[in-house]
Amino acid sequence: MMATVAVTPTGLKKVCSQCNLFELCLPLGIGDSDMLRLDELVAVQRRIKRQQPLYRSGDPFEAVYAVRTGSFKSDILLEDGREQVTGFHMTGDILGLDGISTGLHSCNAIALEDSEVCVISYTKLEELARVIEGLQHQFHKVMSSEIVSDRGMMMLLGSMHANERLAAFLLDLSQRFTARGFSPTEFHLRMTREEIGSYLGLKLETVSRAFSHFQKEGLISVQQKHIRILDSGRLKKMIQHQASVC
Amino acid sequence: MMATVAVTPTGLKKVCSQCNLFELCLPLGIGDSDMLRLDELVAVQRRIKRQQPLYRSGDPFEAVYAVRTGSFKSDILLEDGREQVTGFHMTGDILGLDGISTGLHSCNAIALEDSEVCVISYTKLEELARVIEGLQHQFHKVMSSEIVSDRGMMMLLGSMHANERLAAFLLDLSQRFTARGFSPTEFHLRMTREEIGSYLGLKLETVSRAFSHFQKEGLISVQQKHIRILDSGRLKKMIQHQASVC
DNA sequence: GTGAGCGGTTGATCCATATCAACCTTGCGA
DNA sequence: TCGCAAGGTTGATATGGATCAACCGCTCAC
Repeated sequence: MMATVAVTPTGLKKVCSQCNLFELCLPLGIGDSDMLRLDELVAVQRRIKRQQPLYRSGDPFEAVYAVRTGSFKSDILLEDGREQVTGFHMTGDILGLDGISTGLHSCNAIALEDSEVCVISYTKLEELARVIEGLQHQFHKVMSSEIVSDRGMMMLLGSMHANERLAAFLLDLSQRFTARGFSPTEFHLRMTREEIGSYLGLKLETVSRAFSHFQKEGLISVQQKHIRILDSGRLKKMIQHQASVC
Repeated sequence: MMATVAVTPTGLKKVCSQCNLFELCLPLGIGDSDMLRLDELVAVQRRIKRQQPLYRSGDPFEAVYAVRTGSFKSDILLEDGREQVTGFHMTGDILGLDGISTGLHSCNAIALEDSEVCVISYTKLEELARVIEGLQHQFHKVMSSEIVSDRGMMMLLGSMHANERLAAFLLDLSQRFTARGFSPTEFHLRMTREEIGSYLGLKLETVSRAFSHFQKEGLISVQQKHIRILDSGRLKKMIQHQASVC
């Protein structure tokens, strides 16, 4: 039944129908019969070395990307050399949606570690979305989720204090790791304090102090990039008086 | 040729094919032959009184809305009574895209003045997007633009100072008024200082001081909600050392 | 094994914006 | 017409996080 899809020499080829990211990625909600057509859509995969760009701001937009392994950050470089990190992306996340609006990518996507992505031709995706209702809807959901989470970020940046921002960040990571079958309480950060700071609208020293503070309070234990969440209840309470983001 | 579309007793009925927002809204890039099918999609219009909600956080998502006249803010209410404004919307803007992801709206949309919207059934929109390629693409562009502008907001909130934020806000308004055929240099604000502050991650006093400061510097003239931009060049320069958002 | 460099922590000080407070202006209803 | 409430401005003070600076501890190349 899957014999039509060849495994490439690189061994990279992993089609949607046998991909373990199934329930996080675009194929969600697509029937078996349509799945084979998806496999055709996601024909190419790419490996990106740590610190290398998947795409850069200004690059022509041709495809969106699904993270298969590894992780990425999105950022915007400022003229004066500073950067604003606008997101961190892990397996199953879809990258590049910003490019649809102008036909050019509007940010950089940089690998935080050696990573692999599925390249999804945007032209083919639109074609297929016109035929497979489930794909169309799932694609819309992915874009909409991005809008919702960006709104959440605006709230964080617009109205939360440093400690609250870090608490929200850690809980968000925890939740995303959980969704991917990893431990909710113990994980490795792939990004530096400076990148976290940029993302949260804080300086790296402030991020570091917030980590130390949480550790002193017994909320988490920190060893370099290794984080263990000890009291998620209190972390949640820190941001509870905030958002009733339904 | 348009005789099939009746004008309702309320006189509200304005179909896409004769709507002057044509080049800002969903119909952009859709051929004449398909336009009549769009008219059918946008069958209902709604009037919303000033301060009234178009939808609320938690409401089931059934439609997206195109602003025909008036303006709206999107906000998230916090448990402690504070609000975070996540956007201002004017004619031609599409509201409600946040609801696709969960099937529930995740923010409130409140009219800033008496307004009218076109109600666009989401089910019908998806159906039609599968048939009309141009509609599909334009819809994707609208969502993608939202993502891009939210990213811009994250940069503003994460890395700009109060004066820079207000400059960016005024220039953004100016640009949007221009796109709608109004003066780029003279306009009325529909929102209060507090709403601007919430949107920009500042307190209302800080917004007020920034306005006064700009006026003293001869950058703008302010009289209550009436704004005149006197030196857009210097306003732009204020945020230039920032963003090279392609 | 050792030194250099990057990432991280911590302390001291500074500054932009929040906070608190007084007052002004405008519009509207009694 | 008056008075009141909501929105806006301005001043004085407080404070959270930025900035500047020193130092620590991995990691990696030689």
